[in-house]
Amino acid sequence: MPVTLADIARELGVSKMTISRAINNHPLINTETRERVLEVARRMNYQPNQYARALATNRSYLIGIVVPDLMNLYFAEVARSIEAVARPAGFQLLICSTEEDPTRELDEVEILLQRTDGLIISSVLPPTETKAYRKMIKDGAKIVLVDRTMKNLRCPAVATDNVEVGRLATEHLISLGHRRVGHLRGDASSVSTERLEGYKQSLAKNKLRLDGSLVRACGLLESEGYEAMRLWLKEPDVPEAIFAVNDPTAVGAMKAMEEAGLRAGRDIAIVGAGNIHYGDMLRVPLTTVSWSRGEMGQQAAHMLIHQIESGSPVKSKQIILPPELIVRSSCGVKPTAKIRSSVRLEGHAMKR
Amino acid sequence: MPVTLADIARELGVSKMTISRAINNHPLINTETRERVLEVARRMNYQPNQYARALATNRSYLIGIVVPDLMNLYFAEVARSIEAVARPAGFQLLICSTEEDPTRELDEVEILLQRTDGLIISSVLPPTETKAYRKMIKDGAKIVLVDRTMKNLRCPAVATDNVEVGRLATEHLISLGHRRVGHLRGDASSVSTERLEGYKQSLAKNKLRLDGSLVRACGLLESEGYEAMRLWLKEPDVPEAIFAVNDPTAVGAMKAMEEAGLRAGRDIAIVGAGNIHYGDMLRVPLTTVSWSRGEMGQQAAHMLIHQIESGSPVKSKQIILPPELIVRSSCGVKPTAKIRSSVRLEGHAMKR
DNA sequence: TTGCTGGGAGTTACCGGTAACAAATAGTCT
DNA sequence: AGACTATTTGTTACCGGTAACTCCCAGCAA
Repeated sequence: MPVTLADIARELGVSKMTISRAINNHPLINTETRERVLEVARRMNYQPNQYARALATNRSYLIGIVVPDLMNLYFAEVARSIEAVARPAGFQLLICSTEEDPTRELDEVEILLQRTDGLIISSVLPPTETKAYRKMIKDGAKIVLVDRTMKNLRCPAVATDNVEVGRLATEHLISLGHRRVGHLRGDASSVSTERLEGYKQSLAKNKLRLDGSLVRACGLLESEGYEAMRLWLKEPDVPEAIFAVNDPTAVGAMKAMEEAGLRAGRDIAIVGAGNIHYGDMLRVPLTTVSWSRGEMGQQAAHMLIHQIESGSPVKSKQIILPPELIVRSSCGVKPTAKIRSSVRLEGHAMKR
Repeated sequence: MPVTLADIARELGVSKMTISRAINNHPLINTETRERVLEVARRMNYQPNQYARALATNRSYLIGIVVPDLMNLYFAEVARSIEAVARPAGFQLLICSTEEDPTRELDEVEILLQRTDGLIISSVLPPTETKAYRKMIKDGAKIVLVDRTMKNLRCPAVATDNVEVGRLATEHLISLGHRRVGHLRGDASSVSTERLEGYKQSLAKNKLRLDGSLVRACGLLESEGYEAMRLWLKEPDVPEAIFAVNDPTAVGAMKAMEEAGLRAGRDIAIVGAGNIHYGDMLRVPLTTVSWSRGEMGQQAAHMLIHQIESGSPVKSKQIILPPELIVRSSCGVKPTAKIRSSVRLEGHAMKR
């Protein structure tokens, strides 16, 4: 039914190859012939068959994106910035959400590798589980990790310094005078692990004892932060300040607080990470640690496209974006707090 | 490099066809042979080449999704619910964001049709611009419209009753005693047009004059709502209540109000539409009109998949989801307000 | 024994492009 | 004129699957 190269060739009385050359702007073709072909192609509304092209060239011009959660605006923003780079380069995006499920991630990746030129993955695997990816990369898979990286995996990656994220958040809470600083520590992913590490470092540096009861595991989803906090609030000795592993869990935790009649920033200080959109518009504007999601997506896209276009140089460049603290009011900031260099004060925190 | 059917065939000393049959669970194959083939395939880590399969069968098991804005959680939720249906059915998602740009939409759709089995589109075209889609559908394209439909286009669709959305929002504001009820009316899309119609109907029904200065056009993005409101606030005679065409613009407008030292729900009442995630966690919880995004995505996915699997029955079924008002506090609701049937009271609006 | 039946495997052609090489044509050089 | 070159077009084979058809052979009835 659809028009093929052969149809146009017949119409013009030339060979398929001539048409193919014209369509692809091949240098070895008469300019005049090309014009004529393109004219007819347009008239017949020719659309190249992407399957056939991909089969012949082994290039699909598709980039696969694997994110943990589409409903997390953080990843929506990363995806959008990838698209901003990929589109002009002629690539389209195949997006998958793993819902923070490692098994699902591996399944999806396996399938996506078959139909894309390369993948940008924000992995939810534990950072030590590199076996599967190691094998894929050895077999020629083009992969770039974003946001969540894996130690010991020779693979290009863009992320932030998550230990520093943990330190910035925790030290800010400590600097505000809190002594019982707790942590909603997420899961076993690299991100969670590193932020936890930063949290520990800060406690140590300030001679605060790391009390097991101060740390609670939860997932990385808002609902999980909510649930963890809801349970925590039923116990005695809830910490006076909390560093939540990311913004969605922080939001969830704040919801739980509200339901318990508590107010973030007044009764319990809380700091998130990721600087999601809407964070500054929340009931209690969320103090958070931020780095550029746009930069993240763009860099990842550039690295992947470069890798695709240039064969496979396997330069495993790792880009680390610097995090900065954004002080709003969920941390209950006092105007007298000492503000360090990587801190930005915003909106409501200014009120005195 | 990757393993092909031929490789396995050679290994086993049989023909490609036998392998193909085994892989696809073809009925005309000896069960024992199949076992043997599958065993070897697994051992060799065979992954079928999707391009080749798609070329031969003209089926890609890809569904294209075209949404106006990935950063709008509304669409993220629709996309997620589409995925929830499509995945188990063996389909993957190719997602495109048009950034509310009609030209871009047509470009993308053209390309996506070439590499997918069907499209789910939330169109940003003016509702009368049906020519392009009409042609594609005639040529066999399988398309389902979601959220934003087009009049006079024989095509399955899922949407809400947007005239009713406009009425619910506007009448609520009127019922609260406001007389100068304004409208941020979005763009020329079907959604905006119909909500505007609902707004007009409500004014008429309540014997209120439709004053041109009460209606302001803006896009559908948060940034555009912000900008429109910012300018509006510089003029005299800003309305005392505003129905914003959707939640993002309402949020943008609230930002502009805050910057001007005004507070939504106290100085200016505002109602949005769409019930985005976070709407209830905002500084001023957003009163909005809601319908099920999950239902929307699921129904659309079902209709498209049915259409794909069954050839093309072209039943242009249109599903309309009922909207309901969700009262929070951005409308400045007074506890005495009469509440009608399709209204839900939430959280802060309950305080008295 | 012959002929028929049907399950199971093989053959061939094709899906719609592209790479690599061959061929034709025109123009140039000696 | 003959050989050579450059430019443009055509031929052939192949990418990795699948549909449709053919073929083979065991089992069984006549």
